Amino acid sequence: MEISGPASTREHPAAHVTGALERLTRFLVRLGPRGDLSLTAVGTLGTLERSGPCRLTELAAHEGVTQPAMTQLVSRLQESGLVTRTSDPDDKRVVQVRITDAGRAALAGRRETRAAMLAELLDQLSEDERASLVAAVPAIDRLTHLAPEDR
Amino acid sequence: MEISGPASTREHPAAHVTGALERLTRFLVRLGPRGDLSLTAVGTLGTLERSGPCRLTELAAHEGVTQPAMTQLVSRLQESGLVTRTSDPDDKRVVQVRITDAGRAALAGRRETRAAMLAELLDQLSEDERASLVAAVPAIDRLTHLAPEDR
DNA sequence: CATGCTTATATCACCACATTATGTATCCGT
DNA sequence: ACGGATACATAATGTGGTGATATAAGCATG
Repeated sequence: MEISGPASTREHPAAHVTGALERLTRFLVRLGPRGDLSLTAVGTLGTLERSGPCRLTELAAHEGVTQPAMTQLVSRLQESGLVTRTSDPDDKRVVQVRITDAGRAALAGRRETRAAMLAELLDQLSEDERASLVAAVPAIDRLTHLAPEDR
Repeated sequence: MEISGPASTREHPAAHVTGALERLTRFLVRLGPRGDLSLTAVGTLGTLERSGPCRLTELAAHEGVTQPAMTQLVSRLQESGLVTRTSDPDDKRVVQVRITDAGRAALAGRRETRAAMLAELLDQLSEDERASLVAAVPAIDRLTHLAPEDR
């Protein structure tokens, strides 16, 4: 039994963490206000808010869905008034998608709702447990920014 | 500004943790082997493995989906040979759903796959980051077992 | 012990969101 | 100016969800 493989440092943690993250995922997905925006919609709006207007194809790649899926999503978001489609004057093929004030508001509202729900749950944890979650946030952020193109 | 409300201890952590968990959720959902079992299917199989045979309605409530959705899911799982439907002799209305060996195997296989994928990503983190995730596992487990009936 | 409410599941019609394959318009290099 | 590449839209399809409603079994009661 080797002390440390070149890549996988002891597999116990991975299995352990994986199980927890699986359960967490299902838990968080089910937590949401049911009739609301899809996960991809939230991600897309977030990207638009963070990085400004963006072409449709870039958005699709960034959110990890196909271009047609993004076309449909943007259409729905546009109908709901959360984004606008404006065609680029320089290249009339491209569509610039831009978040609207209503979109920002929807995003903020959702965040507030979810934060409130989570806060309520976090309150039921011990001080130590909360602290351990807060301490894990940087690692979680690193994790979510890893491997953006290996898929 | 009160030092501690009766319920919500400082809201900074909640907002902070919420954002991270939102991103994590999208990340993990998109990580999965695409053509595989749905999130609800995995949850259901997991519940059956953990708690033994269960009525359909209980399963639906436990997984947070409607009864028709669970009826459909169980039908699909049954067709795939991952569960069995047996009608309760005491109350002929109820259906007992039971996981099969194939179901357990599917679950184990999936876990292995995901653990491997995650292990690969965890390897890209620093030792400290990994440690912080491992340390957060108990809190995550507590969290996911909270509020099972408040919805 | 028949009538009627409740409970457990199934079925139906529909919708949201994704995929692949393909169409259409625009740009660009030779 | 033509031909291929690029950006987006459209079409056909699949999966997994919802609410409304049907069916059938249990249960309570007059």
